[in-house]
Parts: sequence; C-alpha cells; structure tokens
Amino acid sequence: MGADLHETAGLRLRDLGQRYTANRRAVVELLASTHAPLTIPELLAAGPGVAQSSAYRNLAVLEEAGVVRRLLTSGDFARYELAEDLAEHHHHLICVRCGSAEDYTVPTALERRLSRAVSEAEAMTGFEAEHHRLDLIGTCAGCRT
Amino acid sequence: MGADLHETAGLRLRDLGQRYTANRRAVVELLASTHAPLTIPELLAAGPGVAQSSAYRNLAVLEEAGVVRRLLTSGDFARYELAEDLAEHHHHLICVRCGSAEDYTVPTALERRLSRAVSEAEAMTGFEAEHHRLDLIGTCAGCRT
DNA sequence: CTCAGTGCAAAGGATTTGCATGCCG
DNA sequence: CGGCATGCAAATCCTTTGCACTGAG
Repeated sequence: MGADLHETAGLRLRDLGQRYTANRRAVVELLASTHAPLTIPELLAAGPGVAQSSAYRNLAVLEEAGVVRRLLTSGDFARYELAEDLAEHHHHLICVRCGSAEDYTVPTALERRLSRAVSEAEAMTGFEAEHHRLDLIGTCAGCRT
Repeated sequence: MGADLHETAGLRLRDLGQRYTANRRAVVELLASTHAPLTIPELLAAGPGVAQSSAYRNLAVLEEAGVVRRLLTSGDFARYELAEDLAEHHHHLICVRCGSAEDYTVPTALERRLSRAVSEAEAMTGFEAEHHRLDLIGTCAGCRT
C-alpha cells in the first residue's frame, strides 16, 4: 500500500498538470509515517534545505490535488495530514492549551454510532461533512493540570 | 434568563478585576441574539464607533472570563460565541468553502448517542473535550454546486 | 524550448501591543 | 485618585506573492 500511496499522489498531481517532485514526495512520506497532523515548521525541520515558501506552495498544491488536507487547529500554525482516502479513518484531539493535535481512533461499534449520527445530521441540515470526520476540541492529557 | 446572562457575565468579569462595560455588554447581547458564531468584523459592524483593537481586547478578556468562546473556523477571521453554559447546547457546521459557520442542534436521542460516544473517547484517551462539543467541517448547503 | 518548481525577498493581512487619554468605581 | 478601558498607530508573525533562475520532459 505504501507504493500505491505515492502512485496515487503522483496521479492526482498529474491531473492538475503538476509534478510529483522529491520535495512533495518527502512531505507525503512524512505525513504517512506520522500518527498526527504536522505543522509547516515540523515539516520543514524534517526535510532540510527546503524553502519555507516552497513548502507552503507545495502543500497548497497537494491540497488542491486532494492528496493532503489542511486542518483547523488552535495553534499558531496550520496543520496538514494525508487526505481521508489515503489514510486510515480517524479523528482528532486538538488541544486549545498547547496547540497540539493528534489522531485517535475509536472501536468499530462506537464509530458506527458516530457515523450514523453524522449522517442524520447531514440529512437534517443539508450540510455535507467532509468525509464525516469529527474533531474534538479541548484539553489534552498533558495539559490538564 | 436574559437578565441572568448579563449578571453572570458581569460577575465573571468582576472576578478577573475587569469591568462589564457598555461595549462588552453589547457584544454579549449580540452574541446571545444570534444563532451563529460571529466574526470580529461582524461584531464591529453591529456596534458602531468601537475601535478594532478594543474589540479584539474585549473578546480576549471575555474569553478568559469564560463568557465567550473562540472557535476554530476555516475562514480568515476568528469567530466567537457565548460560552457553553451561557447558551443552549449545540454544534457547528463550518463551511470550508465560504468560511461561514452556523449552529445546529440534533434530536435528543441523537444527542445522547453523541454524548456517549464522546465520553467513551475521552475515557479512552485522557483527552478532555471542551464541554464535549462536536463541530462538523465540510461544505454548507449553499456552497454545494 | 517550454513550463513547472524553487529560493529569496518583499508584500499581505489578521491579530497584538505600546502609549497617551478618558472614565468608572 | 487609581486602574481599567479605549483609540490610534505601529509592530508581529503566519502566510502569500513577485521575480529570476534552475531543471525536468
């Protein structure tokens, strides 16, 4: 599946007339191997020698291509992760205290309840949740004094 | 309950050594009478003659006092609403396309399922969701082409 | 050769802060 | 009177953009 990931990413970029360069591949690679959405500074720290502006631009392109997704977080920096269909289904714990964000998954039964709840909410409001993903905003274990 | 609102707000500010001025009261009043979280420009448009910096400062103070809450939205501006215990329990539909945000509530049965799901998630992760509120991020009915 | 990718530097723009003044308690 | 509140203007800082250059197809 790891090879598929890059192949898919490359195809989606191609559709936009963009290239799947080493820098972009590195971003995807890093996001795939991390269990939490990353900020631009974090991404830059991992891949040395990449200009900040290029990182921003690449992420914008990757987002448009549907390879990555930009999250709404409470910290100063935006966070990115792989698109829903390129990663395992999960939710987020966004800490308003320290700005951290991490993935978490719930048991299937619970997930099924959540799914149903979101579907009902969508039907009721006409709103379309992005792949019915839910993020919890609050305080992480580490920040609870 | 309308009077209680301002009384409570005043008390919470008092606890911080802050005053419940006309400007701040106007913000609370406006938030209480609106069915959606508001941005600073929107708040400014309603109350004429208030400096932008004062609005930002007042909202920061009100947030620290636990009177209002700052939301994570997808638009350019931050959005504010009354704190959980000063308003009816509800969720948010945040549109990534147009940046709009609106409240919505779900039937009690559905809400109970959601509550339970969030509680389980909290127990499982040690994360404390802010008053167990869930926001859906996606595309609003108006933006669906 | 063409066009996208990249780096560097400068511009944007929401939010914050410094400072002087007004005003409530 | 003392301290918070406010306005104005300048500063911050994440993010975007302009421009020239390099590199892949």
